[in-house]
Order: sequence, then structure tokens, then C-alpha cells
Amino acid sequence: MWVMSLRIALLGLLTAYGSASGYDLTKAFERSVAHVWQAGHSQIYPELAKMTADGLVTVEAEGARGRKIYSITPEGREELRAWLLGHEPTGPARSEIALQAFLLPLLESGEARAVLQRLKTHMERRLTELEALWEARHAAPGLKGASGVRFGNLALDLGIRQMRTTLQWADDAIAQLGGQT
Amino acid sequence: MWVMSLRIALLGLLTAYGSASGYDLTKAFERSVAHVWQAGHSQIYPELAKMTADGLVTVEAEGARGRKIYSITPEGREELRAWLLGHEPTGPARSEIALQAFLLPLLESGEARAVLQRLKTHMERRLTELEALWEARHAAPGLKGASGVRFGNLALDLGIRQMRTTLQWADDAIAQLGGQT
DNA sequence: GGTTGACATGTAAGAAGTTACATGTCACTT
DNA sequence: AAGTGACATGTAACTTCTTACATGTCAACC
Repeated sequence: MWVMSLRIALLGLLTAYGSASGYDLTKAFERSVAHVWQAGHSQIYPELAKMTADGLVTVEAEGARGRKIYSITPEGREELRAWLLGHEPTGPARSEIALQAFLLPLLESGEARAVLQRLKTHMERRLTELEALWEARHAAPGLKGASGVRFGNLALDLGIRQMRTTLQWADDAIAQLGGQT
Repeated sequence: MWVMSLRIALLGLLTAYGSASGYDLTKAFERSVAHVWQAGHSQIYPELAKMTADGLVTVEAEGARGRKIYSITPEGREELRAWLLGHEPTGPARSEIALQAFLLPLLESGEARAVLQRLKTHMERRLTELEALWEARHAAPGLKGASGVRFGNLALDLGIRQMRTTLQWADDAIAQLGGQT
């Protein structure tokens, strides 16, 4: 039917935090969900307005500086639950890295190696960030879900593993190119 | 600046195939690039028209049934090359699987396990498909790039590795949930 | 008292992507 | 001769996403 994963991500964050403003949610996207989904405030504010109209969230209070504090409604909770339990995620995400990988053989092997090398540097930096986040989470207390798993840890773990896999792939690809200049 | 990876993917396919119609390219998307990027004909036809206007491709000939055969121009080749050499791919792809992973702790652990299990089934099916594709490629001759690597193989390899990693992650996540019901 | 900077919320314009609608050709079968 | 189905191309309506514009509050510092 539709996608509307932004809606789901917002409902999830609201469930985790209890209540939050559009601004908080924007920040939360940057901090926590960023490895998984991105959205700017210009997408979040209108979406929250639509979700209010649809009864999935409510404006609980208005704070200083026009700050609106949203919280999830039972309908919202139901929507989120239904998505988690019933939505079959679409397999192959659109990935620019994979597209570059696909097209790489169009380059002469020296150039291809350079591109892979740059890719590696980029990914190593991201991996370091993710690992730092992991360390930070394991040092400090955080939000726990119903299952007792720290909120977001599963996704972070997945992100780290995928990054490592991709790095390994890049290394192997470089080796493969090296052998047949 | 902008993204326009569809344009890049089309240029890449045209380079690989020499020349092709919009219809061919739509099919090529389904077959070869599908694990990496998706696009329907309703996106491809208008894009080819724009690319013709921009001088990146030309209509080389018109065949039966209104079939238009496109080929890449030197400008198009340059555009593709510049992207491959110069474009820093944006790191975290938007992934519905990762979003589910992120939100999973909101469910009670029995339900979470069921979702992971369904995810696994889904991914195992996809992995089998990818592996079959791999086998097929290693049996039959195919398009080779400048570096001598079979066109698309690097991307396919990456896809298979990532799928395996994700499956392993799902197994570990299930085990982790199991221990703390 | 003025400036800076984090806080806070929105709109507008345009690009990218999806789904559905719409049309027509050609080869093969019944 | 009629029907089916792969071939082939397009448009329209709509959703989603990105980038840029636009405005205003409040605290702290100088």
C-alpha cells in the first residue's frame, strides 16, 4: 500500500521518549536514527501536523518559545504496532555505494582502485563513529524497550556489522583488481 | 549538489550494453541493477528524454513498434566518469529493515522474535536468488568491463555478503532475545 | 544595550519516486 | 477472424524528500 516510514520512525521515537517536540525529534533523528533513516525538520514539522490531524499524536502542551510537545495516542501506538508486526520490509535499499560498485568495472583498474580506496577511507571514518556510539551506549544508561534491550542497540549492531562487511568487500575487491591490471 | 543517480545508472547501463531502448533499460533494471537500484519505466522514459535534451544520450535509431534506440554521447561518458571518480556516496542508506531493527525493542520479546523470524525467511529467499544469479554468471559468459571484471559482479558480491551479515545478525538478535524473556 | 548563538517552527519550490491510467504494435494461437 | 500476451512508449496524479527561505524567542556574554 504506502510506505510512510517517516511516520513510523516518529511514532517509534515518541514511544521511546514519552513525549517530545518537533525540534527534539529532529535532533533525535540526527543522533539516534541517523544510521537508519534521515529526515530534516522541514519534513518532520508538516508530518507531525498531519499525524495530529489523523489522531496518531496529540499536542500535549506548549512550552517556551512556541515549543509544542507531542505525545503518541493509542491510535498511534496501534499503527506502530501493526507496522512492526505486519510490514514486510522492501529488500534492496537504494545504495549509492552499491551503485558505484556496480559501475566500477567501467573504469580502468587503477582508477577503480582509487575509488575503492576513497570509499574505504570514508567507511572507516563512519565505522569509527558507530563504534564510538556503541562504546558510549555501553558506558551510560539509556532507554530500554519492553524486551529489555537497549533502544537502538540492535540497529547499531547491524550498522556496525554491515560497515565491517562492506570494508572487507572493498579490500577483497582491491586485491582482485590488483591481480589483473 | 543533486543526486540524480538514476541518470548515472542509465548511463552506466548504456555504456555496458552499447545501445538500448527505454524498454531494454527497464528490463535491465529488473534483471541486473535491481539489487542496487530500482526504477520503473515511468521514471526511465522521461529521464531519457531529459538526458537527450541535455546531450548525454542520443536517439541512434528508431526500430519496430516505435522502439527508440539510445546510445551514450561523449558528454554522457564524461558525466558518468566524473560521478564515479568524484562522487562521495552518502553513507547510511534508508533501510526499512534497519528501521524495524531499531524499533524492535518496543515489542514484547516473543513478538520481536516472530518479526525477526519473518525477516529471516524473507532474507533467506533473497539470498538464494542472489546466489543463483551468481552461479548463473559464473557459468555463462557476460559483459566485461575495462578492468576485466565481469560487469555487476562486484555489486552482486557485495549484496550477497551483506545479506549473509544481516542473516547472522538476525540469528544473534534472536539468541539475545531468547536469553532474557 | 547589542550581538551572538542555540532554541524553535514553519513554508515554498523543486526533484525524485510510485502507482495508475492510456495507447498502440506485432506475433502467435485458436 | 478474434484473442492473448509480450513488446513498446508515454502521461497524470500523487507522495516523499531536499534545499532554501523566512521568522521569531531567549540566555549569555561583552
